[in-house]
Amino acid sequence: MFDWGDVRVFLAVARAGSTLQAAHGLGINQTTVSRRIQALEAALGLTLFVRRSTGYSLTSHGETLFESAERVEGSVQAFASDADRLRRLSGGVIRVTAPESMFAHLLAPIVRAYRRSHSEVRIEPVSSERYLDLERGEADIAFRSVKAPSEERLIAQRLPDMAWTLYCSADYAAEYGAPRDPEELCDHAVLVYDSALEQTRWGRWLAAHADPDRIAARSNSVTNMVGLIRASLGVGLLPCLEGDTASLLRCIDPPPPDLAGAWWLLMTPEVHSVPAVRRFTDFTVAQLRRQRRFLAGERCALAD
Amino acid sequence: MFDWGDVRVFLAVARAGSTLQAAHGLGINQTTVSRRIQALEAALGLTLFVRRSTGYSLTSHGETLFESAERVEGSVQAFASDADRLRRLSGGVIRVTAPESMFAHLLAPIVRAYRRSHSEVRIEPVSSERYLDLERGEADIAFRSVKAPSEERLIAQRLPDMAWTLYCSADYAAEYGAPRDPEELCDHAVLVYDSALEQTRWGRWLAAHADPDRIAARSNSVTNMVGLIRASLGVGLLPCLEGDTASLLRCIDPPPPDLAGAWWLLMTPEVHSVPAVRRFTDFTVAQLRRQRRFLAGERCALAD
DNA sequence: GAACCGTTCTGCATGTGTGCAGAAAGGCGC
DNA sequence: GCGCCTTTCTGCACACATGCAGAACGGTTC
Repeated sequence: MFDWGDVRVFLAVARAGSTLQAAHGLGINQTTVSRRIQALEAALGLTLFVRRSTGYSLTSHGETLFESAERVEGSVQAFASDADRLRRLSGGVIRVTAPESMFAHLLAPIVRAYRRSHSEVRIEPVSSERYLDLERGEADIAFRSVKAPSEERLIAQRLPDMAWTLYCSADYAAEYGAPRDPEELCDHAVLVYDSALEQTRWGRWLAAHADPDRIAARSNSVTNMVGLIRASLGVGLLPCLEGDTASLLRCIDPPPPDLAGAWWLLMTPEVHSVPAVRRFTDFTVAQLRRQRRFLAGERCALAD
Repeated sequence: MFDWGDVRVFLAVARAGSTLQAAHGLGINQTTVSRRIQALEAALGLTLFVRRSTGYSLTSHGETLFESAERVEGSVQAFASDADRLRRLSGGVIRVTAPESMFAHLLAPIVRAYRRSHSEVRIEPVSSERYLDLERGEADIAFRSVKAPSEERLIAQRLPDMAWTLYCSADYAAEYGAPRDPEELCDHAVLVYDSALEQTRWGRWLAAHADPDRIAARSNSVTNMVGLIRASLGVGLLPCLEGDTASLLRCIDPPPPDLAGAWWLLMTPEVHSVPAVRRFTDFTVAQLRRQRRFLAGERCALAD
């Protein structure tokens, strides 16, 4: 069997076009590069490069093997990045990604509480608009309202459901009153979700209860919906986490159980197996269950 | 960056359970194994094994990295097997897979003719009931009647369509006569395909022309169909390649154009780029076009 | 408890792989 | 044509990784 490290040298030479440049890139001597290519060719029984005094260029055989070699490189890089993450995690640094507001209002206090008893860990929120790739190590654990379809290898732990209910602004309530149960909704200007959110249970709930002629505006995100409601354009559905912290008025309280929104704690099996991570997530999940105000269930009501 | 070859040592120790056994397996010294594990651990900043005087066993970190390491190994093996195939192909050995009868009656004469002018190449038929995996190098080029759905990376070259027509045995024709055009089929005992073949154009053609009450038997393969027809159970559809070489009677001749069956020559891009392979396939395709007797088209008829 | 087996670790000699310096060759611009 | 640059290749010295032999340790068996 050839030396696996020679694949790295092969790629460096193929990319640089000369053993000298490749040697610079690899931080080793040109002679060594030349000899390791020689060794690889001998081991494979193939000529990979044509040697000119202007540099090395791939033969058709080398060309053909280049892609395979890149796949080797990719798997090695994945191995290295797994190791990096492992070292970081066991050093107590956990990178968490979650929707902005969820982190600000729900997770931040829990993280603070956790650090009081576990000063050795450091939780790093990595917020990003797009979904970070847990497999690629862009974050370690993720709080999300969907189990990402393609990332089936992830371990998903279901969290207590989020409560959703109808909200309006104080101004709107003063002028038109607030709908106090779903049947009254058809007498109000209603704000609905479009695109992907339209297909969810909240979209269907609105379709069932609202008057289609009284749709005042459409939103493609929860954040936008907060803005629309605050602008008194009508009543709309929000997670209580969003509505309450935005100082909006709960119209229907306690929130209807059939509007409860599931969400998950996601991580790769590798991360799941790290004790420090498990301790943090166990603590977090336990604390989350106590956040009655934002979570679906009988004790969710503001009056409580 | 750590030495890529150390991943191999890591796997060997993890599997063997001791540096000594791993060293035996790798054909190197135990001391070397021990020191390379040391070096890998130092480079990664992680402890991968717990050392006992009874052997090495994986730590949880080592356990976690094991799968990543196996992926590295897999990609290296793929690289090595690509190289092996390349060496073999450029040495003039091409492994061909095709349905048994197609090889025997159609390809074998072409291969013989090719070898007369190219004695340096050796064509090895690898016949197997199951579809060989071209990606994994089980064969180099494949003649198939389907473009395998999952193997989208393969290069597919469409070959001249195979002619299909209705066949019966001589005995059957003597007793009941042979249907001479599709409309007469409903007066005959008919043999049909089931399972996957039922959904093809041949299944639909039979459904359109045959009397469902006169189905004498069902076959799940072309080979079985030959047997049923030879046993005089009725008339059935076959590729002319099969029917003619089995000495059965073409009922409808020339074969109906709408029954023409497509098939393909498949190979990976890597194999496609090897000149020796290209020369062989170019020759083969050119020769195939001259096999009018078995191929769809105006000059297919036996009378020709 | 003694002998045995398999294991890891240490110290030392060696040999292979590495780096350095210099020669040779080809391309490019003046 | 000349000089300059970049490249590869060769010869040599050295160092580091490898292999060997032996000590130490723990578990198993009789």
